[in-house]
Amino acid sequence: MVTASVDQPAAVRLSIPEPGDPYAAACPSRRVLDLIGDKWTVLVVGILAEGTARFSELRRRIDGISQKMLTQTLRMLERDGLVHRTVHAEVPVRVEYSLTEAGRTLVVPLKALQEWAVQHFGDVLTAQAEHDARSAQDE
Amino acid sequence: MVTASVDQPAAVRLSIPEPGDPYAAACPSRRVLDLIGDKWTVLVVGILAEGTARFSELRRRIDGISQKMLTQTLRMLERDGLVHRTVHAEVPVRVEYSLTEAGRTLVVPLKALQEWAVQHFGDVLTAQAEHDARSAQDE
DNA sequence: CAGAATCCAGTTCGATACTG
DNA sequence: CAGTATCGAACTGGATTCTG
Repeated sequence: MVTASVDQPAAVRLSIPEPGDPYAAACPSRRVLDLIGDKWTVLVVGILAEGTARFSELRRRIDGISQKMLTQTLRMLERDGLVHRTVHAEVPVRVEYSLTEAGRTLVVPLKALQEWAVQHFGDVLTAQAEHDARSAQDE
Repeated sequence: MVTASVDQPAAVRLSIPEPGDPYAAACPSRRVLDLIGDKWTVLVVGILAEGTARFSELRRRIDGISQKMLTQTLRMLERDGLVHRTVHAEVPVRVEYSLTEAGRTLVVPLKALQEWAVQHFGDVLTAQAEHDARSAQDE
């Protein structure tokens, strides 16, 4: 539902069909970009891809994330139906997070992206260095 | 260069090996996340995947992008060696952008992600609606 | 046309303090 | 332990104005 009426010419553009055109500002599919746009999301899903994890474990393993951001990220993922939250009524409380079925489907494309990153960030770094060197020289 | 050693132990967190661990705050591979983290980047690369485009064309086709952001995004992509910029000395000036070899390799994983988005953003939207309904009820 | 520069409102985010 | 709440500092990004 929602979306609709994006009857663009078949002309590919990353081969996206008609359903949700992210090039239209209004389209809700833009939200998906916000989703992966959050770097923490990617990292959290990455860890949960291994299996269930507790809040503190996530916090510990994701270097640099603040508790606020972790909470926020998890809440968002939960809202999006990608992560499941289980509270164990013990003392002290134990909360476990895991990917939902939908969440697991996200792992695949994220994996592809991460593989790209691993294979190419060296080149990117090199390009940056060269570019910066050139820029500095021009001054 | 760099990279190499992608012979990781099958399982492991989205399967990332040792080379660049994005879970370490210092690792430059985090920059790659910033890269895709920028939603404009994804959209720009998406269009350039079709072929060369002028500045104004990009601006026109990406609904909602400001000139500032488009410029900024293109400069970043250029710096990263993913986009090539060609200035045609005419009057008025004509500037064309296209993906570099490296840039084209990025299209593949981005495509995967976009496919996921198209297939699942409906579910995500539904999950959100249900979640929000529940939350509102609890009050 | 393609962009650089400036101003500034709005958002993000970390640090801190407190709770069930 | 796993959060919530709050408050500034920092950054983001749009609108506007000006240039080669």
